[in-house]
Amino acid sequence: MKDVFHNLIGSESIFKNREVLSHSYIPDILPHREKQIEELAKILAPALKGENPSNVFIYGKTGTGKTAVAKFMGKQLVNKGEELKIATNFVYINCEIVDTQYRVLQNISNHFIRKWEERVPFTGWPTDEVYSKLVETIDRTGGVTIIVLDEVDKVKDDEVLYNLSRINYDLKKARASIIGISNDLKFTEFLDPRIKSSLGQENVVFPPYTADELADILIERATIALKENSLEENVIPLCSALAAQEHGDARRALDLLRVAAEIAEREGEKKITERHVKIAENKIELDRVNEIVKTLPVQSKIVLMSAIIGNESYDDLTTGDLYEIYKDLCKISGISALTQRRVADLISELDMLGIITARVISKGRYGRTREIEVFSPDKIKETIEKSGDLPDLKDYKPKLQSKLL
DNA sequence: AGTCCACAGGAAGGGCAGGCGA
DNA sequence: TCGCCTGCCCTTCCTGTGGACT
Repeated sequence: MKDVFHNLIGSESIFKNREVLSHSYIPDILPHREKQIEELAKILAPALKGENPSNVFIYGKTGTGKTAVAKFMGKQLVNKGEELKIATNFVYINCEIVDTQYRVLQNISNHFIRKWEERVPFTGWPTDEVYSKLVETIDRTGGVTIIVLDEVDKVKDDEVLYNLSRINYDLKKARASIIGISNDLKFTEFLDPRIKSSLGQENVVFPPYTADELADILIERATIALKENSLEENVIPLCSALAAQEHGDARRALDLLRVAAEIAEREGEKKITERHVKIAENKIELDRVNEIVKTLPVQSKIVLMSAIIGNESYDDLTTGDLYEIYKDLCKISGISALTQRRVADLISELDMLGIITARVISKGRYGRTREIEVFSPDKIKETIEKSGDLPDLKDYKPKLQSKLL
């Protein structure tokens, strides 16, 4: 039998250390975040002297280095603690995954619980008991504890933020500081004023990176991640320019470089070129869209399919036209149709996800509506068809409704 | 200037599922 | 196990709206 892996393992890799370009990697140097690191250090330093540290609220858009800096600070603090022989702990919770009061408290508690002790179960304890256990374990550990709540706006119950932000009042010996991270700049506006004042004692803002700053970050990482001479001159400027267009998103810049490198490697080339970056850009966008489409509920898939079919049949697809097609598709699929009001909302949701554009336009006498257009319809169609949620629609042709046709 | 279209989109409330405490 | 609460999805009803047409 043919050795199918031969070519893939045999070819020389472009990577020295692939991990360095992944999201989870925390580098030793964080370029262009010196100011934020210094600010955070000033805020957290009192903890090492046995004083109550302030709670901090960090905000900035995705890929501005918030999480990386927070984790970096944790690492630094633990090192410093060891040096000064002060117990220091760092707990990181991603509130997108751990999003209820109980689970947040449970996760932090279990971080401190000793091997032979009973862990706080997934469910079953009264919430206040979990909180008491948490206070007890932090106090027993002593020293300084930094609790990072990443994506803190995803927490379903504000009460946990209130409790945690005031935990120093309940601690007898130990000290704790809460770092809340959010990319929703308006998050604090809607917070209970009690939480706002205790959680946001200090605010640190992470501005988006500029293209030049992104280039520095990429150079830093590429030096560790990739072999020498594996980059064509224009690759890093292109990656950083594309990511800067987005909103200075370092994560996107790293993704572009990583995927471009993977493509180049698969093609058996020794150098990453601009062409690889362009392919990477398309691939990332398509993967994102496919991922979203796959996880859409059936009704949204039918709406999306209606939009695609509508785009093929109408020059300017309006909400009304789409709804007619949608009703047909529901009938064919044997699914009960939603009202036009609800479908209008589903259209808005798809618009917000960036899969379609729905622009409000006025056709004067012929009313006000939205003009709907689908991005990369062929690929989306393929994804929906593969999902098997809808029957075969090859023979379906919409009855054209629009008065303006 | 007024009319009128085809919706947009807000408000209110029903139905249902899941979580939670007793 | 039961009742209550909450959040989500959805419907119904409604008012508002931009601009072509009269």
